[in-house]
Amino acid sequence: MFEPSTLKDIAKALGLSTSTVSRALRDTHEISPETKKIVLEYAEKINYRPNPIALSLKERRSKSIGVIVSEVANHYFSQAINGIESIAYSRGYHVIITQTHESYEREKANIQHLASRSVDGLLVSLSAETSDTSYLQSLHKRGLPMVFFDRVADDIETHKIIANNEKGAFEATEFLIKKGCKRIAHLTSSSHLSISIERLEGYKQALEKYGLPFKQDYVKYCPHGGMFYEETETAVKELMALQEKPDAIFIAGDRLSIGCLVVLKNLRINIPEDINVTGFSNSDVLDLFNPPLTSVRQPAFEMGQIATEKLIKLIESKYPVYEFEKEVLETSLQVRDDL
Amino acid sequence: MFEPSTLKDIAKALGLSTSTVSRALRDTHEISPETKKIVLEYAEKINYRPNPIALSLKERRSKSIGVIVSEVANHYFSQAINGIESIAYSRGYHVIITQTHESYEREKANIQHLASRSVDGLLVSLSAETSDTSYLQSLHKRGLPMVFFDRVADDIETHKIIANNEKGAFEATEFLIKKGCKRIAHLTSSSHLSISIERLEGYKQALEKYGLPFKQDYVKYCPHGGMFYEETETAVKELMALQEKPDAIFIAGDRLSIGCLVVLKNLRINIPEDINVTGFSNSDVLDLFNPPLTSVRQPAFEMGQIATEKLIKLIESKYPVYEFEKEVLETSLQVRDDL
DNA sequence: AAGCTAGCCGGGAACGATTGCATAGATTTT
DNA sequence: AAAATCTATGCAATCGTTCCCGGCTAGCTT
Repeated sequence: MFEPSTLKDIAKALGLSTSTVSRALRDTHEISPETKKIVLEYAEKINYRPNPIALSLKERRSKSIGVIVSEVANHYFSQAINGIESIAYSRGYHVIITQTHESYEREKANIQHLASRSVDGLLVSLSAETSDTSYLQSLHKRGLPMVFFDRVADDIETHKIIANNEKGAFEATEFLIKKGCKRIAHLTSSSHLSISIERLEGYKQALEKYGLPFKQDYVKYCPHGGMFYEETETAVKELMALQEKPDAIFIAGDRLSIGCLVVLKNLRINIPEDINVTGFSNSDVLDLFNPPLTSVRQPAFEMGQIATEKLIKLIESKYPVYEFEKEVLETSLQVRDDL
Repeated sequence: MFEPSTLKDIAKALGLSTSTVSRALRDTHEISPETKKIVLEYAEKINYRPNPIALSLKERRSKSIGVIVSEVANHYFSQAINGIESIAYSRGYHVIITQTHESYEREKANIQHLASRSVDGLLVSLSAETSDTSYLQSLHKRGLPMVFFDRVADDIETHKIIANNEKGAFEATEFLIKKGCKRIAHLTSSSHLSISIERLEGYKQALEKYGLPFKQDYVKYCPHGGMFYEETETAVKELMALQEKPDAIFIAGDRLSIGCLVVLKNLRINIPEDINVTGFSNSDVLDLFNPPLTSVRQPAFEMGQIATEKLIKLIESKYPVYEFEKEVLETSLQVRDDL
């Protein structure tokens, strides 16, 4: 079995002490140039690599950051992860990705596990089920650096990176209004998620600006963000069973948008004849869809990058940080309209 | 800062030695029931968790496995990852996911990093660029357990989990032939990948069975598996510029299939009027596509599960394993045909 | 009553690396 | 010439855990 070489091996082979070898490799001025040369050459020869586990134990840090998302199969998150990796790797950090599948239990288990595994910090996007963040609170209070992105916890004081959900939702709703829709429904994820609240607000503002009434009946929540087909189907069916059937749906959420299109197709509800649709999505194949989907796109890659930069800054800060920022990035409305 | 409790803390608080505490927690028979009870209760009270880093150092294992895929944004891989996680977590293993983005350099860097970080084993799907696997060879010889899935290295003796690529490719090609296509092109990933070779073989067999000639001109390789739009576009343009223009394309690869559809749309080549298409894909939204794509679907989730089970068996085996299996799972052809 | 065993527990080394302190010899300062 | 400084190296503690080894106290046997 696979026995990597250690400082001790080098020391024994060269007749030196481990401390001398360690210092020689770290290029301290205390070691004579000749000794350094001998050590470096031998280390090179046997391909010595310091044991990161021993280092973690000693230094109480692991040069790795944990990422918590609901699913990597979500376009928004996979793009954000690419952004996270691009920064992390350039700064010498490992990235450990975990998925919650929108479950509070899995989120908690994953995060506890990451924390005990001594990640140096956390990049968190909450699961749809999560409303109690007290376990995160306690980790945060104990000094574990964390940065939220996309789905943030309002009661935890740290950096937060989000998209301009209100404006994105406003534009998507406005688009439907300008197409002549009068009864616009809103299909969204679980009600306590920050993104749901903000997108609902944008939706309301658009209605108000154009003098359309807001109706609670038109807002349908999917507590698991469309993880289950039935959840989405039920919501759509309920909307379509209303007395005043909606003539449009604005959907908040990547998975939900795609899921809703599938449901509509299966229910043989045609777009745009029977209903109009816009939604949040970062899919890069929306152009292939029929019916087309006008979508709000978030700068996922950049959000991942910024979140990682801020997290690393927190981790490497010598003094505790008490000033936190909430960075808001602009979304873009991508109009797709078959004429 | 965040100081988790240790064995020493418990020992000091209870007036015992660390060894006694350690044994009490691990429920050794040497410790009296009363002492055990006291220790367990106190440990529970202060929420003691053994430090996994210290354990890793001592036990020379980390209870974590490394996964190497080209991209998590690929439907096949994200499903396989879900399968991997489902098994790994139930067996108490961590999963560390890394992406190669089809680059040999990134693959090598990631794997070296994982190995030095003491993952207990590796689940590998090679990048499109990789043809030299000697660095993997050497890790394997040094005893690092690894299992390949999907894109395997033929010259490394270990477990391999693949789909029946030949049969899948055969069926997809046969489907085109039965639709009446005579000049079927084949768009595939880089030529040295195992999946490319097998899918090409299935394609050839279908042609042969139905008495169609095989033409090298009809086979186009994308060395980066369609990572870059231009690569795919060039290949499609070359095919369409042939004197005997193909009347169908069979595409090997998830990303490539989607990419090719985008290219065809942009080039205003219509399906099925101008050309017919089938491809490998695990996307779950193909039903929303227009034009429709008849696709070969791989049992990605199961492949991930099986690979992980086999890897854990290798890791936990007390004796070196010399008998390796190649498990082949069946694909399914999902016909989508607008009449 | 002396010896034996079993039960229970503590001491200390080990895993691999870093680092403050000690030390020996060489060199410079006063 | 004695003292101070500097150079190059080694010793040992540390991080948190496990485990080998040995010690002590009962209780039991003969």
